Amino acid sequence: MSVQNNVEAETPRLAAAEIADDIGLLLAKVHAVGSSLNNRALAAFELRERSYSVLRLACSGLEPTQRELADFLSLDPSQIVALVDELEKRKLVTREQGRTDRRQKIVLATRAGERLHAEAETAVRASEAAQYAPLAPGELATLRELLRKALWA
Amino acid sequence: MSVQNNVEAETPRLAAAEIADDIGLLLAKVHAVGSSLNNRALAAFELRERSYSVLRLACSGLEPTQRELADFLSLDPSQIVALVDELEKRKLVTREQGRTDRRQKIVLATRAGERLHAEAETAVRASEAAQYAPLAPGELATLRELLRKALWA
DNA sequence: TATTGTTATACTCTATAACTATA
DNA sequence: TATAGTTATAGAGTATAACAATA
Repeated sequence: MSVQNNVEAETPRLAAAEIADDIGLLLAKVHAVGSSLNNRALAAFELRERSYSVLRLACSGLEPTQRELADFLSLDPSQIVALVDELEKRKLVTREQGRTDRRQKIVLATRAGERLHAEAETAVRASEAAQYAPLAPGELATLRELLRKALWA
Repeated sequence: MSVQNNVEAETPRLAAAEIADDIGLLLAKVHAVGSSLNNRALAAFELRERSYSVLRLACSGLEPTQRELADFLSLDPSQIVALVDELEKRKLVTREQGRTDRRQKIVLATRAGERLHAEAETAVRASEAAQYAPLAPGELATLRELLRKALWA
């Protein structure tokens, strides 16, 4: 049994604790609930949050190198290798040699990858809409803005 | 090598992608960076984020049962067993039988647990202050409020 | 019958180190 | 010397299932 699948509806008794103000804990909880919902939504496409993110960037037109993927996704380069390996094996992405630096490998989506991404994106958006239903559209935009600022201010 | 220890200072090229608006990704990144910083700050006390959270609630005066800890921390009850086992072995908490229900076990901090918690809390607060330095105090309060609302609205 | 805590297991994610090929 | 990608491995976190004691 797992607790993550249960989007806590009522305020639990422990929310009274000082710890409930703890930004790290709040973040951990929101992230835990969100990850679980996203992974459930993505299971139908045999993707997980991380492989979905890589596929998403491979579809972006920005032609990311593996190093850029690692930096942007806060993952270790060695983890990117495994994720790209899997997507490549499934013919969803290809590795292309860097234009100027032959050490680099650019990760590009195939047509099949783009198709799968489009479907998965729809599912993820629905899942997120459900999770953030308590927030008004403006509040959700503010949340996004604050998170972005904390990362790249 | 890990990327999580690096609090990204400059906006990376990929932040231009549509994915940078993705609330799930932003949350994952902020949480990843924060977890890493917190775990580093807690290493001196031989605690990690999760054992710290359990200790924190054991110190709260709310006399949480293991079930309540599991629900509140979004962890599986079996994970709480392992965390409490470890803290109990280190004499930082004790298990006490529930007052009305003999199945329940209440997790309480010992004096040593309270002392360690106080020290660890100071370290965690400093670590969080560094991570959220880009946000004004009012913005940090708004962030907390929005996260709380998403969870318990 | 249902719930609390427990044990067990498989899988995913995180953290490091070392190697290779290029720069 | 330093960097991009790769391989390998150990430890922490996640997801499930099943069981005993109690409700």
